[in-house]
Amino acid sequence: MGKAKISNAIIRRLPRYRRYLGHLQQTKELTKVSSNELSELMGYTASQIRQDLNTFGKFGHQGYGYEIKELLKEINSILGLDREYKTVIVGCGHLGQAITNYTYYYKIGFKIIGLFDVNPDIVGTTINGVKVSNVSELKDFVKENEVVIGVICVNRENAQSVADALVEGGVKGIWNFAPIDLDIDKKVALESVHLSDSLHALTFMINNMDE
Amino acid sequence: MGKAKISNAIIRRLPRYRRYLGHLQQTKELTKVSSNELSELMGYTASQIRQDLNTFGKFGHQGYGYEIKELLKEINSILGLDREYKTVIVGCGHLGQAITNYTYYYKIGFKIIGLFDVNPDIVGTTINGVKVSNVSELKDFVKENEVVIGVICVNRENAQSVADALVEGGVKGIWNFAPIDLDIDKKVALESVHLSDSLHALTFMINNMDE
DNA sequence: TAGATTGTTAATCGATTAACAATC
DNA sequence: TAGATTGTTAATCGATTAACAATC
Repeated sequence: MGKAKISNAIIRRLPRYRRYLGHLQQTKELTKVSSNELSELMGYTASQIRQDLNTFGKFGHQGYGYEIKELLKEINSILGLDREYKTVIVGCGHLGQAITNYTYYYKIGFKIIGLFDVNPDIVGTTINGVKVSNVSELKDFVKENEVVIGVICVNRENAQSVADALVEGGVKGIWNFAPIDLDIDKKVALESVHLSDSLHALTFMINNMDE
Repeated sequence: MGKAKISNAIIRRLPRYRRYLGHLQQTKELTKVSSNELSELMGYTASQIRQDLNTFGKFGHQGYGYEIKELLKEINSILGLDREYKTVIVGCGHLGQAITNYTYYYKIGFKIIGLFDVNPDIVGTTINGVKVSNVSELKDFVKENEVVIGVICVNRENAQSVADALVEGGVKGIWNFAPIDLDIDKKVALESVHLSDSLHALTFMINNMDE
């Protein structure tokens, strides 16, 4: 018997809680926070914050609030950020390299163990100490090294075949940046960042402010 | 008297409708589509699709369906994609360059007229025919050239001050890639792409499939 | 203890889905 | 006309907010 399904809305708020708690801890050097204080800071109602957190457990202390360090640890655990993820990046253009650098910069648990491209000028070179291999080797590499996350930074036309190779290789999740809705085994987690959709939402908002 | 406020949920679905309609038109060479066909394709209910579209007007033909070309034109208009946006990109690292290339590749209406960075090695060079200027000139450039969109590709620490310069210069919208919730005049549209949040949602999903 | 703040139940609100009349 | 499919109203569902008892 599985737990009740967590709504997507909550999943999207969790990383944001994490971000604010981290900020409070580091910049403000606070050790405790109440749902009311978080509410003011983040723009959610205090009620929603308590509801969200209570979906996963009783992390607060009545009459006191939440111990930031403790709550952060719980959220990290909920998000699965207390483990390491072997990761490969497919497509080493600017976006692929941005992601590579990014995961280094904010490093927690994402270990890039392979880079892949089709461009013969790039294949064989080394980026941040990781060798760039040909995409033809992707599936076997994923299988042999038990890669958990595959990041797709190739163009729309090649995204689905890359996804297929990743899934066949056995990844548990795909982080997709190609502007296409991939069709993959639903046992594999899929998170797509549709930059064009995001940009078009922005233009909509620009043209519809204050109405 | 303004129109009824459009819910965020609908705004997020609009670009996706656009993507699928474009696909039907180009790849499948279809000219018409019904809400039922779109439903099967996109995974929304036919009812929701009709509700969504009717928020903006009566674009369909009873007993027939939707003329794809016509509907696409309407959606482009709703999203504000029937005009051009003078755009600047601040931060010319890999991410900034990826965005620059990206807007060239899928070009419709986003004209990059300025690039900005702080790194003296980059300032003065030219990327895709656009000169890279020092961030110190950002505000005046935005004002003089009536820039509409500012894209923030700098790190967390500098994002707020860049946003301030953009807003003071008079941009109408900000597309933010720094992992921080910017505090800006609410008359300016803000769309943030929080890559870390997206990645953390993925790890959550990886650890909670099928429960 | 009194005051504060959580955890949780109940009420409200908004978004999605179903149903069907309008009409091409 | 009959069949199909939209536009729109009504019903349902789920998420958010309010209220308050539990308790530190």
